[in-house]
Amino acid sequence: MRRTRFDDAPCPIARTVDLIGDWWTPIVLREAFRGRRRFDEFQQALSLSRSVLTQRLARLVDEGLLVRRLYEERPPRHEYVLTEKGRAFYPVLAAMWRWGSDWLWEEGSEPPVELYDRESGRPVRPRLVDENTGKPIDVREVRVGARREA
Amino acid sequence: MRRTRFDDAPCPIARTVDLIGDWWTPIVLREAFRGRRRFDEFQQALSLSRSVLTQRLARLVDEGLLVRRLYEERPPRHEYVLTEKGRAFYPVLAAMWRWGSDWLWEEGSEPPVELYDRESGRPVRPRLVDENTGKPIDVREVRVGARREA
DNA sequence: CTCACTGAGTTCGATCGTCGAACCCAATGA
DNA sequence: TCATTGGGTTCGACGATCGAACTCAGTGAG
Repeated sequence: MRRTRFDDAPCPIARTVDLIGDWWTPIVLREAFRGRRRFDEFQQALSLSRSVLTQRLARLVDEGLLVRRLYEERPPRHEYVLTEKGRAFYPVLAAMWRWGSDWLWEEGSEPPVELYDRESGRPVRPRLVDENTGKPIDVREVRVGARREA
Repeated sequence: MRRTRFDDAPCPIARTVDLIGDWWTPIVLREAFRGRRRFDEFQQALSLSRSVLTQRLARLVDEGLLVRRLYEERPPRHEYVLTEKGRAFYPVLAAMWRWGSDWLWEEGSEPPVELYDRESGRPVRPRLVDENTGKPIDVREVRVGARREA
């Protein structure tokens, strides 16, 4: 049986999951944010099979998160660079980073990978707030719905 | 070949992806945040196969995002309820929601599912900021590293 | 007492996705 | 001429996902 698709679901979460809901795609994106661009850079950094990497990059290019760009004529060499849409995805990874580092580490085994402000060098702790009010988003204070009811 | 596991990777993103990096787990969590608790509630809402739902719920219970609780003695009935760890996952879904609604919708076809503040009824737009400074997180201003270098 | 029904799963076989290894090809450099 | 490198594609084995069918305990109707 084929995988159930969510790409036309009415829910933005479902559509997003359809796109990145596998084990490699988010990691490939993470590497893109780290500045990797070339096929072999990705492949060596992640040690995933070439066929899977090819598929993931193609999907990301297809969906407009990456562009495949010729950066050398002879011999022809390509690189995969984040688009605006791709860069906009960063908060999702940052939210995962935050949750993972808060909840998936045993005491005493600090996560070796952290985020720092490039300028100040100080650690950055991503947190989700409401853009309008600036207040942190608490599950119990948010309602999901098709439209405002009252 | 077995799927490559990331659950002991040094990167919080990788570990998080190992846990929720499939198509159903994030959607099951979304439904949990919507207040679903019983097996059949999930199954009917998502129309996924029972076997997959069983596996997903078991994994989420295993990892401590949900608890399986007896809420009725005779006949014995169970429900799956979010734990603190599970509730803490909300920002990841909210970030996906935001990105999906910003980037995966054509003009003119508004996402029918939105987020509202329970009290004010006003729409909520999740945004990621640095907890320390309150500044929005921009990719180019954040560096990933094992430890601070200077 | 029997039958149908419900909640909560497990089992089954088919199909799809993932994996590493091997192969391919063009351009370059020794 | 031959090996190497970048950037893939092809292949076959195996693991994951699917819907459908089955299970089992309790319950309520007749």
